[in-house]
Amino acid sequence: MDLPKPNAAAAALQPYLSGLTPSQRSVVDHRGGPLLVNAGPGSGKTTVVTHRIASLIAEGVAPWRILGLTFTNKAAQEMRGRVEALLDHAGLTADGVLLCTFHSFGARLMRTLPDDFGVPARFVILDAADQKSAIKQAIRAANLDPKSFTPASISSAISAAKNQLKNAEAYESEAVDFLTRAVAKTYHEYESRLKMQEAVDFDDLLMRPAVALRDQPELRARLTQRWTHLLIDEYQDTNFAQFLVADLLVSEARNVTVVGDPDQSIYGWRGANIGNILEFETRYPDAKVIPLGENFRSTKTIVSAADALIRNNEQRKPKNLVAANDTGDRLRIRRSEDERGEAQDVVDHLKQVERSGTPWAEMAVLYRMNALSRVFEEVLRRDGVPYIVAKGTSFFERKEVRDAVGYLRLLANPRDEVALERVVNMPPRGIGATSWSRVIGEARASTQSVWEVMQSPSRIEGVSTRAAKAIESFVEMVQGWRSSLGHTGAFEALSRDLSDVVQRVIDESGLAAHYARGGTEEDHDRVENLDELVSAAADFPGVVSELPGLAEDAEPTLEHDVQTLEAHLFGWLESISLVADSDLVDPTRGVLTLMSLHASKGLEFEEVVVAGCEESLLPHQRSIGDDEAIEEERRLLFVGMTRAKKNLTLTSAKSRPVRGFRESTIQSQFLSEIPEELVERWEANENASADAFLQGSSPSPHGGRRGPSGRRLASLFPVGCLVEHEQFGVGRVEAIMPRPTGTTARIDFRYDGVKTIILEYAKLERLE
DNA sequence: TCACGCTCCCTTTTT
DNA sequence: GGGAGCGTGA
Repeated sequence: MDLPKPNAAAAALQPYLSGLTPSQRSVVDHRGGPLLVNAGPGSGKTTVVTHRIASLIAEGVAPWRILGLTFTNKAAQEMRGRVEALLDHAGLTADGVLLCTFHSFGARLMRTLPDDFGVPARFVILDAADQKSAIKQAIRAANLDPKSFTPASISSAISAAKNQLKNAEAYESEAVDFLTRAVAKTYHEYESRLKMQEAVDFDDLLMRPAVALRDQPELRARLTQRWTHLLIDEYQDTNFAQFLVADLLVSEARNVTVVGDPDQSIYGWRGANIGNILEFETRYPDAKVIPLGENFRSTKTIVSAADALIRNNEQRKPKNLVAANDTGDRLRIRRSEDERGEAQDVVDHLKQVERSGTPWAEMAVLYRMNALSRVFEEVLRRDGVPYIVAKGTSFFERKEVRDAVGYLRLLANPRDEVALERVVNMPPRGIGATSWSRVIGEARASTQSVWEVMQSPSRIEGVSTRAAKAIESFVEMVQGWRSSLGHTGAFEALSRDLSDVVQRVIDESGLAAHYARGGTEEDHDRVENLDELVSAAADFPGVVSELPGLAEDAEPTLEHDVQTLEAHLFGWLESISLVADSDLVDPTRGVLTLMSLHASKGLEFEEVVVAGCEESLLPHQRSIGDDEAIEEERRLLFVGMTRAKKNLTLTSAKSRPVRGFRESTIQSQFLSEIPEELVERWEANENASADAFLQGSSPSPHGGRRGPSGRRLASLFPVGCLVEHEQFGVGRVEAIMPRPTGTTARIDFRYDGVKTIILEYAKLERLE
């Protein structure tokens, strides 16, 4: 079948392997049996994984037999790109290699074999907000006091149960006290709601595959034959369900490679089990273990500082971090007057760095809590610095976008009650709370779904003729949209059709008109966001949501770029619900990145600032007093510090508002764990403003220098016009998209191809 | 039925 | 500081 046969392709790969260190090389060359790669930060983890995959393929392993699992789409994409590039040099193709996130792997398995996994064929994935509202409904249905049972606490209890593969019945059988019994009751209600709505949550995407693989030998046999080589990234952050999926998938071929770093385990709070990586050798006694400790990313100073910090953790296997690079500059530890001063000092510093030649895309500001982005955003906007807040879902969390997506979900699956309830009277169309509760009541009393009940509204008791009419025309409208979903096409055409559908939904539902009527700045933004949603649909490249070749042990057909518009819509909705924060980091946009420390894992930047290094922020309040939690906080800072290639700044503010009141802060205990000879400290002087101290000038005036507005810019560069960019040369404007971060233009450059550029920042000139 | 305004409550990190 | 839920007036 897949007999390794040294051949010309393998030989062609040799030059690319010779650049590796002996340890890296041994990861690539290992054959047969489990392999654990203990990879410190910057040790070339992605390089060894991608070279290993390429090398397997060059040796004759069929690409479609290789499965690589990651935690973010970005990581998966990056790996795919690098594997393709490597194989290209050897005249081979990577087509068929499956590189995706754990969650999307689960979703695709279930999409392909819904019966085996016990889910409806057209299930939708609940996002965090939907899940919260489903939990709320369940709490109400379970007759619990919503004051003593918060959705957050119940939902994390259910999530923990699912991580342990306990369904509602199993959970209930173990529930002994008042609290766990209340959770059990809610769990039951929650599950029946999911079932009724043909929905699954994030945890189901991991739990169901694990359970099915465990309990169905026949299914397990099929899948273990399909994938003979498994590679897992960030293994330190896998939970029990993920461990089991991986463990069962490799139960036959046993070709599993896991890569991770226990010092970068930062998801314990959501069920990640650091024991998976620490006890890998116990689970697989024949495992080969290869440490990769040499750091090729950061300066010696940064590595020494991070090493000194992490040595304070007691629950840890000691290891030596060694830097291959130069010593570099000392870490800058800055203590500003308040949170505004901190943001201003950081921005002033970064502007200086930019002037001396580092592009914005190579800089990042990291923080423990997303709330910290606010003050940075204000200062950045005022100073005209291009930036992006890497919070994957933030665009899709806006009310108007959620409404529009609600309509789309409804048309993908009219049994999606969360979506239905959200949009049924948005914009207001005369189906108010009273009528709606009658509809719900009718559905609950019968065995019908809410959507079915809505088919004949006049039959519902207590619904006025007027409301019945409104319901009728609502149903008709949704049916009308649904009738256009049947046709098939190639991905490119489908994306065009999809954006037409989105446009139609926004127009015909009355959403666009509703906001256009408003006339305030906010309403205007909402209309722009709806426009952007249409562009996003058009930009969706399309995915094959079903995995080929699961049914039989044969080479799967891989040509699958034709499907129905409905499948395309499902694919898009799925991709929306599975975006990760770090997926938004895109160096080609040329902007500064703001993000949480958690989201920064796996990324790297020349210049990094970790802001808010204060007690009760980092470490966070909720971890103080809990030694294990403090160690996870320390690992979090370790992750942040090791993102930096050249320069690292750790900042804090002497005072910061907490719950509306300004409080004095204490510098993070972690800062005192960094050796003094590696740092250079500066503290704000009460008498001199930080700006004056750093710049020798007065602070820039508030609200000063603003360029032309986004709308004006858009009219200056109409679609189709020829423009010249100082770096990319001549190009033609393909699309103008208003975005929260600036007016974005897609431009097809004569020599550099299609680029996305923000008009506010790009020096663009119109030709002709 | 709907919009607006008031009050009260919470407050980490994410796929 | 902000969001959700509730009450009131149109």
